[in-house]
Amino acid sequence: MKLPPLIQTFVLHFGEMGSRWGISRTVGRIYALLFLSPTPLNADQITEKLGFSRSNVSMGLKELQAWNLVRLQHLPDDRREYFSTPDDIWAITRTLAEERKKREIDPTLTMLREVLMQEPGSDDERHAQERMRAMYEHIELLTGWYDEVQKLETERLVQLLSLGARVQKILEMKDRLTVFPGRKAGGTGKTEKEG
Amino acid sequence: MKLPPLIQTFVLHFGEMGSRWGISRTVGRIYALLFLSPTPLNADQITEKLGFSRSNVSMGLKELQAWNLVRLQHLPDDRREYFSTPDDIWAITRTLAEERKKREIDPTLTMLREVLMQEPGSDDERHAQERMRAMYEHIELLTGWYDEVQKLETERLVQLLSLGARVQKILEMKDRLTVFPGRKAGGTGKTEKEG
DNA sequence: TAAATGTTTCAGAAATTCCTGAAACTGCAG
DNA sequence: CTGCAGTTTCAGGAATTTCTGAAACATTTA
Repeated sequence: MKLPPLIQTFVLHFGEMGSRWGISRTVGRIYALLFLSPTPLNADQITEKLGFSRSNVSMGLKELQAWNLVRLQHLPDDRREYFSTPDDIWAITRTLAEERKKREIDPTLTMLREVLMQEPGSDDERHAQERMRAMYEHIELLTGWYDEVQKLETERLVQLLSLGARVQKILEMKDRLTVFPGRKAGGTGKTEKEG
Repeated sequence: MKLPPLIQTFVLHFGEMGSRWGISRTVGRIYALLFLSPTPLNADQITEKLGFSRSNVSMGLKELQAWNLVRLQHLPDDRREYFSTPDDIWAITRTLAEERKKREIDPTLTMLREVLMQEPGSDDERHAQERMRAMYEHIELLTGWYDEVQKLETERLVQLLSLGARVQKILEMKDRLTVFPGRKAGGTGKTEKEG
């Protein structure tokens, strides 16, 4: 593996972090290489640059495709497949979030739904179910919000993120002013200040 | 391992998912068991219920402590250590987010800072650095927002999440009304409508 | 001090995951 | 059809991670 030092550092780091991100070392390195590459690369070029076996690269690319993290394209007069990552880093983040949710959260929601249907057979089970229900509702709240945010245009999303702590001010404002006609102010009913 | 079926399903699931969440099967199961347990448990009780070796349980508990995911307490007239998970599921989420950020993101930010300091030695490296800078700034924006949100009281956070899609309306409103005195409306300068 | 009780460490076994090379497969051109 | 360029599969070896049992360590009680 001979790469310019700057690029090598990045590629190796992605390889090492891979395991913490739910991908293998190979896949991490391939992704990193593609992310930095100014042009799309084919499997042989990746093999050459990273020094993995050809089949390993093939499998890695397959996995990256399953994650929707790489784009496959063909160049004119060349039968080989070329891979690249999207330029738009927001698109990448959205994909990543979506796929991680699919792998790390959805299965748990499914399991919880099933378990919550069953009849508890003891006090311990009854208590366990209460805990599970709390977890289920909590995750639903989080993912529901996530779904909404995922729908926002990137520009709005940047705006939201740039807002940072000022979010709180806006929330307070909403509390007091009851901004939206057609929707009850309702909320928790607590109108007294607390902070 | 003999547990009531409901509880067993949950515990096994957490064990299986563990690998996707960056913990081991043992650690996942221990956590799940503690999460559902109505009372704190000591290491021997966990060993007994899960059928792991005593030392494995000990290591698992150590790791959960490193993650700040369990609370250690002593019962009167009992020298053994008892473990439990916090009742407040929001506190759990905050801890989890904090620890995952520490493990999955911070090291990458550090690496990027270092690599961005270096002088590119070729056009490829120059291009790579541009990509890395984009990534760095993107992550900074996300984590900056995260830091702010992490500071919010739980009640505000719930409010924010319950807002869902209506976030967009608030953002639009802010755009038009220039709500905050003492802060320039500024922003992108784009005042024309686009959507 | 010794005994009792509880916790941690750690070398190696067991299990899992990752990676390779060889072979099989695919589609195309002559 | 045959030959070729490219891709995929897969059995098994390599590397890594997880788990165990035994021993070491720590703290309290007598």
